[in-house]
Amino acid sequence: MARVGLDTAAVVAAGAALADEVGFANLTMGSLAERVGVRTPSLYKHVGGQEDLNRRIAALALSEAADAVGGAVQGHAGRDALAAAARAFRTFVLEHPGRYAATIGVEPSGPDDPLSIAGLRLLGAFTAVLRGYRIEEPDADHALRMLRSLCHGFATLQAANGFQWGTDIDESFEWLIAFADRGLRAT
Amino acid sequence: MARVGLDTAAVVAAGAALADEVGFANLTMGSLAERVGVRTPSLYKHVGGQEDLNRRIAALALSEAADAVGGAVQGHAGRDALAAAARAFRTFVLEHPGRYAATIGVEPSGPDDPLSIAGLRLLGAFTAVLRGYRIEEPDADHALRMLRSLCHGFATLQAANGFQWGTDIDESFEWLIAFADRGLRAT
DNA sequence: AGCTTGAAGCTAACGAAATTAGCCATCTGG
DNA sequence: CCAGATGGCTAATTTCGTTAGCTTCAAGCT
Repeated sequence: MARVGLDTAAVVAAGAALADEVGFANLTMGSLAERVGVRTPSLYKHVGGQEDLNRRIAALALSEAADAVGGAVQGHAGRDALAAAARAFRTFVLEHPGRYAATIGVEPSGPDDPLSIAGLRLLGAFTAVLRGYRIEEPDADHALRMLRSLCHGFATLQAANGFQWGTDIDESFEWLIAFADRGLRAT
Repeated sequence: MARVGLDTAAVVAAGAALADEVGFANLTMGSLAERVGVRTPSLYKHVGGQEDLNRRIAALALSEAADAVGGAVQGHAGRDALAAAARAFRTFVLEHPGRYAATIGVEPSGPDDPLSIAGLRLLGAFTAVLRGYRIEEPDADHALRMLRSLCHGFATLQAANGFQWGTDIDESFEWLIAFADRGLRAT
């Protein structure tokens, strides 16, 4: 009964990695247990169950996304910041489709839920981008939601192969960044 | 063994309705069977299984969305058309969150898959909106993807309660429509 | 009318997955 | 060295999707 030395963070990290490999829908307690070298019921020592695991993976994903976007924005402003943030976000989603999928459809239970905190950090990173544009307060909220919708929509549609054949997708994304930049500068 | 007189369309329609009520993740073959007044295995006379059911619900949802958006655009052009299309799309997603969720993550098997056909009809409805703006060909594809990302992202984020705190969401959506309109006119 | 046939229902049974209960071994602190 | 907590295990339960194989109804043909 060799102790593996697991803890909650290790289980969640392995679950996120496995979700990226096999797809979030195919992440099962059994496959995760096998991955970490343990029998299925042992996972319940570290995680409350599948629902809890999903929430923790989602929180991890949002937190990592916030780091990626926040880091990319550092030292940039205006259009550069916007482009860096958008690219970092999309890259993150494309490289980690499984854990990002875990964030779709989870609702934070309250303001001190780690999920809420991670979500707010991600929003904060995008807010930093907007600071480079002159946007008065009533519009700032709307602009933030617009940015988030745009990035989330594009990334999830691409991750789901929602753009059929045809025109180059990277090119569309750069076009989209330019579009948003023009619009924000004109606001 | 009272014959219920089901057929494939009725099963799919009932599945879509049930998904809207209880959430796509909670749609089970058992609950659907109960809903239509039949034992679970009988569903397999009309539908290939859960995967097949999901694809059929997704195709239905895309087709209905295409009708809604296409109908809303009729007789409008330019900014009116854009606003009508965006509102119709969002209304559809908010009123039918379950069946719309079925469309996320399904991939058409080929060009004659009903899923592809319904998806193209929806794209066509948005293309009609863009026809009201002067957009040269290389940009039209990008603009279409931008529009789809924006609508999809906003609607799914709202359906998942992804917008925490604060400002009125309808107001944000109207702001977003105005933003897209300005940007498209300037393209 | 009676027979045939196919579609649409059913029960029974199986397999996969999540979860719970309860047991045992291993570390850690006194 | 022992005591308790911790982390692993096996066994059993439940729920769900799915398949197999039987039965009954409706419709068409002779």
